[in-house]
Amino acid sequence: MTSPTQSLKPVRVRFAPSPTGRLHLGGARTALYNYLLARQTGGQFILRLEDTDRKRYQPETEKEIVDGLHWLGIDWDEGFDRGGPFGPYRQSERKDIYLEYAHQLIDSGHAYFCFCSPERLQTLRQAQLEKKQQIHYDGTCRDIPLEKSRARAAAGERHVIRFKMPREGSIKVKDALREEIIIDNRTLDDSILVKSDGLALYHLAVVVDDHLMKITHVFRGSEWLSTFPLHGHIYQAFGWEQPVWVHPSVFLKPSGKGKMSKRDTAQLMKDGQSIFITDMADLGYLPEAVVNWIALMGWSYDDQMEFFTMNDLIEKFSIEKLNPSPAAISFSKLDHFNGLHIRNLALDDLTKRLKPFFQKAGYTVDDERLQEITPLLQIRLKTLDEAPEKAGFFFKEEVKPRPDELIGEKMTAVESAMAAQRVFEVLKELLDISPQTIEEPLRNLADELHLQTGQLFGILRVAVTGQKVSTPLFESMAIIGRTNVLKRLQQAVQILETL
RNA sequence: GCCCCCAUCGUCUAGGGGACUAGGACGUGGGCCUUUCAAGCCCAAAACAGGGGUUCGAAUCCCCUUGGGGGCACCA
Repeated sequence: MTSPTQSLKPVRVRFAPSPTGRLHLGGARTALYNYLLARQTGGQFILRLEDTDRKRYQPETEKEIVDGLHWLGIDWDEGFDRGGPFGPYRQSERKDIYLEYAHQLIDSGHAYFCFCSPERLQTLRQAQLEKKQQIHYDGTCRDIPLEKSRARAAAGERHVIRFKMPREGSIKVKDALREEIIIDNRTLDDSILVKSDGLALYHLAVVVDDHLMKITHVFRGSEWLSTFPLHGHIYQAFGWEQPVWVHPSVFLKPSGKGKMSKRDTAQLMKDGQSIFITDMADLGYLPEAVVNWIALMGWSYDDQMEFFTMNDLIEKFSIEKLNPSPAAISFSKLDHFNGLHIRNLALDDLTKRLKPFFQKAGYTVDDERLQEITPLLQIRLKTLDEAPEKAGFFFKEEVKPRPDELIGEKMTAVESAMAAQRVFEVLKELLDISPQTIEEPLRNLADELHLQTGQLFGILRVAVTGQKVSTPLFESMAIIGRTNVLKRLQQAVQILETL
């Protein structure tokens, strides 16, 4: 048996997206893992907005994040949209807090004012690149006496605040999924902590916020692994205790070659897929399936169980079973999970979720009829949006079968017309059309006509549903109703006779 | 170029020295069931990247190579 997470003490975790792009699979998974751990341990889940980059800020993505998470079934206890005891939860509103801590770092000799211009830095980088050196700040302002630099800053000289990275030694950081990472300090840079606009950069903001908000576990993508040692240094400089760090690996594109680029994403959407959470509903995916799917990309329970509801996940999730290697996205697996969860839905629930798809396809939906159709559809759907093409004929006044499809297997048009006519006569005698009442007479008819059941039922299927592939024939006929079935049969005979 | 991470079937993974002729799932092929399509059930093909160690014994531990991924901004 796999035991649930080690720390059964209530955790405080956060999902901290930046409002610069849409909520995608990777972000959703990070949010999910946070949420699962919080709910499992009875802790708190916080939604914080990392919006310190005012240039790339896209206001509309804030709503997308909230909507996407809600759609997945994830909720939170404190957040930028609802406040809480550790607010504000929007980093752009915490400017002064970061500044205060940045100055604390300057006072303790762990940071310094830097007056170098972006242009000079750019030139420097270029030169280092050409000489194939490490790209680092050259330390020009590092040793300006503090009184002097403080005076310059106070006088209004444009400046940033940099971390004063030790020039020797090394640092050890520990991620829950990996071995200890030991980094030589010389490979680390004097990173900027506060920009010249006075707003903190991620590195400072994240450390200060996580500490102030009493975060116990930090889940973030593995793209943060390279700046992880810097964060370790900042914690050390403050003398703060570090949270448990968890860096799940990035998602790779379906081919497994690199992570999704803008171009890949656009291509995917042309192919009717998406990595964006708020697109998934329209594509006919169930939030339950998406959750199940992303949970299993980088995490597993044991060597058998793969079907998980949110409650299952809350109960069984554990950090120890997280896998550090990158995973390629597989949409065929998503389809599979979606089918599984569709079949797991109660009928009236599925009916409710199906309705908008029929409406979007232009059908006027009769609720009662839809309720009858749902059971026939349930085992046949991979995605909800397939429903109209599979069962739209139920809502049509008339169907338009293709003449060539109306002809039975290995039969002529004349033979088919005759067979259809005979079916019509048989059914006309029946007052009630239900699977129980029509199956036997029709099988007998097939015998009498020396036809395979498949031949006869094939003609009938196309005549009645207008398509070669459909929901089960007898059940479908019962739903369509006697009058309409007879009418469509007559139409089929007419079509066949003109051939 | 420099730094870091990772490495089991095509894909997601189980595995943490002997229970491995390496298990499951998706996908693929075949079969059963069958009024079509599904669903369900059964079967099959399919992997420990390579090379060195350590050990009585290595998919599991160590090293190297290779491959893949991430990062090197007054972005996050």
